[in-house]
Amino acid sequence: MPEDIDQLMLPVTAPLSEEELLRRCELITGKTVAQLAQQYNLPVPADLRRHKGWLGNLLERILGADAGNQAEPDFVALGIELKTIPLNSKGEPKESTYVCTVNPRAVAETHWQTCWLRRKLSKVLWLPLEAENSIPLEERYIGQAILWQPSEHQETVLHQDWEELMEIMIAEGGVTARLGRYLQIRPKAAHSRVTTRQVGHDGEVELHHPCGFYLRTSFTQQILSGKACC
DNA sequence: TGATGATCATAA
DNA sequence: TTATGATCATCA
Repeated sequence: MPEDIDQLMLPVTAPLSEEELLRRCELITGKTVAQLAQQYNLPVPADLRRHKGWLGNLLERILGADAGNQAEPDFVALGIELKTIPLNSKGEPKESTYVCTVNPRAVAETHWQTCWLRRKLSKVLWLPLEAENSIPLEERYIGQAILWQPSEHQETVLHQDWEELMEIMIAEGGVTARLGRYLQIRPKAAHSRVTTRQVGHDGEVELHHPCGFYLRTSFTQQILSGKACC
């Protein structure tokens, strides 16, 4: 995160209720990135190429996410996770959405009911953003936030995807991004040379490329369209 | 064009 | 080093 964002003079206080959080979202809905940045006297990067997390971090600060740590959702008291979602010119999700890291060591002992992925997705505040590359970053608009919880069907599918992916992780030690209906596992690292090592019980050393869970665009689009909400 | 695999920046 | 925030870039 750029130092600039650290120096923000803002309502650093976390929202105390969902209503308060949504009210804060309304305040920024329909504004441009430049307006937000100007409001807090921040420079806007020319592009996100080398500042991929800039906007996400800025919005966290503006909305009062008491993040910074890993073991809790962005809004700890409310149990809500904040995710920005980039939209293309058609208003559809442009990219898949990163959820969390896959921990290969814990795969075998983790259960769906308790896994971090499920907790993170139990309640999410989606914040759509214009992300068409032809639009200068400064001129992109903030969309209407959606507070979402998975429907029964959505959770069922996520659960099934998760079980399937875990099974293959255990059996083969890795998976392809092609698996999963809503959920997929893809590389997630600074670069492809990054490996983590672990030693098996019989002394073999395995190298892994760090991976993360992602939500497919078809799934996030379903959320945005408001279809299976509530 | 969309999806897969790769990559960027920052913090603790 | 590994987590967070994601988007980039290439290939089919």
